Amino acid sequence: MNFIEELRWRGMIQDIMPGTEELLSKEMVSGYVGFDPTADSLHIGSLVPILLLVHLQKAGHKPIALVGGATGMVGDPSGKSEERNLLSEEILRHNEQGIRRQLEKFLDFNCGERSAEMVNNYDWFKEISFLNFIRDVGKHITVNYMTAKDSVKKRIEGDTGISFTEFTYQLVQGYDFYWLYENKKCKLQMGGSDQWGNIVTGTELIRRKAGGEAFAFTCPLITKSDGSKMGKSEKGNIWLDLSKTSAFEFYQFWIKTSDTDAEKWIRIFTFLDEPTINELIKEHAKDPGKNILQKKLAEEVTRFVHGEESLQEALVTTEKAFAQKDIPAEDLTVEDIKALKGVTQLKFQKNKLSDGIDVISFLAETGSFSSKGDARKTVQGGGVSINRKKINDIQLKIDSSFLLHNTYILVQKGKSSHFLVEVV
RNA sequence: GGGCAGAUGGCCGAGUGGCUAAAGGCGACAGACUGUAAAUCUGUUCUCUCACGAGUACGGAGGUUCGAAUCCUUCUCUGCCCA
Repeated sequence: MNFIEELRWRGMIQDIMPGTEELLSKEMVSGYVGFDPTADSLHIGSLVPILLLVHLQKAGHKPIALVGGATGMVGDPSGKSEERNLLSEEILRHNEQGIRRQLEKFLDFNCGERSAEMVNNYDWFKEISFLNFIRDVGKHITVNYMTAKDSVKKRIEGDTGISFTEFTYQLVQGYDFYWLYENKKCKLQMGGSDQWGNIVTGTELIRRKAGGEAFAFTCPLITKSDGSKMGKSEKGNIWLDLSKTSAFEFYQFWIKTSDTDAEKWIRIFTFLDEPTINELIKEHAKDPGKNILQKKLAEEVTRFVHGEESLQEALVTTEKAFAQKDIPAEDLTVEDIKALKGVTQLKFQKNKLSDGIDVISFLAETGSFSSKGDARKTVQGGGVSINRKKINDIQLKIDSSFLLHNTYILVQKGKSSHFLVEVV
């Protein structure tokens, strides 16, 4: 099965330029995806572009990861209703390093001519003068063409407007493609479907300026079936960096996937082949309560991103926190509690417990809740458990008798938000 | 430079002197039901307070008023039009 066919059955192709498939079957192709350096770690949202590159490399082509240092300074108007904040060069460089480290885990940067490569468009843009840019690049694209783009049109018609800076964005990104075409023989760009407009500007530029032919395809933006944005948990973004999102939390994110999403996502986010996935879907349908799909999905993605060891750790924690949730907290061994790696760990001062402290203050001061009011309301609503017992008395005093093994107190907010408070 | 419109809670958006901690929606959190889903229903969603209540808060700063998100002055920012 070729690269495009592979992605097609996985549901990862939205738009594709005619001729792309022929090109890929004819020769080894360098293809690139852009990453936004807005943070020093990638998050789940970047997983799809990463996977595109991985699939590309697997299919015998050469993946190029472009970090948008320059474009990050400009800001992409696509999908944004407002002007973005600009990032400083220092921050961009720092973020680039973080992203590079992560990509190295997924792509092979040392396998001969197919080696993955990473570039930062800041490196070529910093050399270009404004005058040269508008003369050599701007001349080839009409404003009419640029304003016809949906992302631009929306902003022009909207009531926040669009700055010249962001308006220029598609030219800047388009030039990336042109630069890679000229310097790296890159003939393919991939990206999310929101990038289609920017990508096409690139192929257009290559055609007009270099007389060359370049290709592209986009993958659908991943959304949840309820229409909400994907990749957020109650704690915010799900990052690919273990210090930002533990393996346990990462695993939990995938476990909580709904059935409809799971069927789509297991195709996109895992490398399992079609028969295996169809089999899993069939299995799952027999007894959805077993969450076969979600478990497999979570397992595969966690292993891919964080490795076998972290996966096992996440599985153990999950086991302790969920599968054994009926075991009274008092019966948990120290090992059991220590195995709760990855749940949010909090500290609390022991001397505050000597006279007892009311639950509300306790919850707020440990940091499990953002404010006392928040804690109180959740307790009143029946949403808090301490040591696996639901509490409904907001007057309750927490004292040393709550300590498990003289050190720990388990706090649960809702069903799946666990905190381990270490009292020292 | 001139004219006009606008700036409200995480977001969208109503509100044009007291009944406004501010409608409604989205998002988020919790509960019920379940499968650590989805859908649905319910509650919560500025801070402090068990509560009564208090304190902050409608772009910034002043002012008018017993009382201001609402009126005035001024500044900042945004959009539209003219130059």
